[in-house]
Amino acid sequence: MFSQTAEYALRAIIWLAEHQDEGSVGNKRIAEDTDVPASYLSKILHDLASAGFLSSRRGVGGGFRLIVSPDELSMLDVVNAVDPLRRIRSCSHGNRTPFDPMCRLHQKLDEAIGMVEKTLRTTSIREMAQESLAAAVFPSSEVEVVDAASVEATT
Amino acid sequence: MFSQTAEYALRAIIWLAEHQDEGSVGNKRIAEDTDVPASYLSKILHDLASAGFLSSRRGVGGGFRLIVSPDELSMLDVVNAVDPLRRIRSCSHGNRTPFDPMCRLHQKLDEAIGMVEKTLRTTSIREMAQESLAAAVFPSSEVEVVDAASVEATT
DNA sequence: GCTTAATCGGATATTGTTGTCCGGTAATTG
DNA sequence: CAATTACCGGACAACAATATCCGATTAAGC
Repeated sequence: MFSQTAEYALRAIIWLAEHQDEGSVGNKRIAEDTDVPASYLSKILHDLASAGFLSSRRGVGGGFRLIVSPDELSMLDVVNAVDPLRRIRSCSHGNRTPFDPMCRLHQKLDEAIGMVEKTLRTTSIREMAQESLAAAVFPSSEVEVVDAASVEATT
Repeated sequence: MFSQTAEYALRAIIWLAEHQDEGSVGNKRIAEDTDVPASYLSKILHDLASAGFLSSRRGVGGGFRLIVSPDELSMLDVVNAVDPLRRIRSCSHGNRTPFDPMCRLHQKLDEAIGMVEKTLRTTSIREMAQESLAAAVFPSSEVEVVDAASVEATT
C-alpha cells in the first residue's frame, strides 16, 4: 500500500522534526536512529531536500536539517516528494458520457485513493512527532503486517 | 496504490458478472474483452477459482464462470484473493504502553489503509457491473494516472 | 479411443523497486 | 592549503512484481 521509500521518508522527517533544534545532523546518525539503510536513506533525504523541506550542508559539521515548520508540513507533502500518490483521472473504458470520464470501477478505486490522500493531507508531521520530543527513537526491526482477509470487520 | 494484479482481477470478475448467463467462458475471450494479457490473466483466474469465486472447467467448452452472487461478492474479497490488502498491526517503534502496540505514524498509516479496506468491503461487484449488462466492454488501452501533487484540494 | 479444445502449472523473461558502492566534490578547521 | 568530514550522483546488484511460454493434463465430441 505504502512503499518502503515513503515509510523511510516519513520516519526520517519525523525524526528530524524531533531534533530540529540540533542543527544539521549527518545521514549516518539519522539512519541509525530511524533504522533505515544509510546508503538508501541518503537518496531519500536528497529528494526531501530537493522538495525544499530540508537543508543539506556538505563538509564538516554538515548534514540535513528540517527547514519548514512541522506544523505546516503534511504527511502527503512528504509522501509526494518521494513516491507520489497516484490518483486515477480517467480510463479508456467507460467513457459513457462527456461528463463522466471514468468507469464505475475506477471511480470507486479513485475514491479510495482520495480518502488516503485526504488523511495524509490533513495530518501534519507535528502530530506524528509531538511529545516524542522526549526520548523516542525508532529502535530496531520491522513493521508487522497482516492480511486484511484475516481481520474481522474493522474501521 | 493498487497493484496491476488487483486491477486485472477486478476487471475480470466484473466482466464475468456481466456475462454470468453465458456459462463457462475461455480465458482468451475474457482477456481480449477486458484487455488483460491472456497469459497473465490465466494465473489470476486460477487464483480466483481457488478462492471459490469461479468454477474452472477444462476441455472443450470449458473455461471460467462466476459461481457466487455478484451481490455477495465485495471488491475486497476479490482484491484479497489475488493481492491481499495489508493492515499494519504493530511496529517495534513506539511500544509505549501495553495497550498501544503502534506508534503514531503507523496508527495513521493503518487508519488510511482501514478506510480503503472499508470502501472495498462495502462495495459489491454487482454495483460495479449493473447496467453494464448491456454492451459494456473494456476496449483498449491504459488507465491514465496523475500525481496527487499536481492536483488541487480534492475529495 | 482419437482428436481437439482449453485449463493447469511450472520454468523463464522482463521490468521496477529497493538497496549498495564508490569516486567526486564542497565545506570546515587548523 | 591540506586534511577531514559529509553530501552528491551515478553505476551497479538484489529482489519482487509483472508478464510470457510451453508441455502436461483433462474433458468433450465424434
